[in-house]
Amino acid sequence: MEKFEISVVRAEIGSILIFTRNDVCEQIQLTEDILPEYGNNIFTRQINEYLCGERKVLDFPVRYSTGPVFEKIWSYLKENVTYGKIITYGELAKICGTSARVVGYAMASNPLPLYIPCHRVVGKDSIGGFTARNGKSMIKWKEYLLKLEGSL
DNA sequence: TTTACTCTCTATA
DNA sequence: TATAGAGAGTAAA
Repeated sequence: MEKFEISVVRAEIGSILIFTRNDVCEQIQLTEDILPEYGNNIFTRQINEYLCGERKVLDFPVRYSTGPVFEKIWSYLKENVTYGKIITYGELAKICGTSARVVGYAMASNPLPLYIPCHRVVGKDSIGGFTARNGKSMIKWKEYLLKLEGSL
């Protein structure tokens, strides 16, 4: 039996939507809309703690499917680019044996922002981009998150 | 400031 | 299955 839920966490500059199925997170979405909080589970709790600066690692069950290169990029981010750290597209590309373009693309198609810290990937001379899957630019979120972690 | 380059994913036929 | 196009960057001219 499938159990599908959407939880909402409110932040200063918008809301975070968490899409879960059978208590496994399948997608996270950032929005600029202020929505009422909804749900009290491992996902909302961890993200709340994270936004308060009390938690530095998000660790809950997730599921995503992708190619081998993206997988490599994402797992490297999750394991090595932890709270307060940042990395450039170029560096990450070198580590994963690919090109910066691909890293950017991997970030753009990242289904789990926050869990996969794509906001910690910046350009060499600029903050880089940050676009949600619905095509909206989420630069504000990127700045907010980096500031939260003290990287900015 | 502009151009070329790199490489994977996605869409289309 | 094969081909074309696009993508949150970078380095060189």
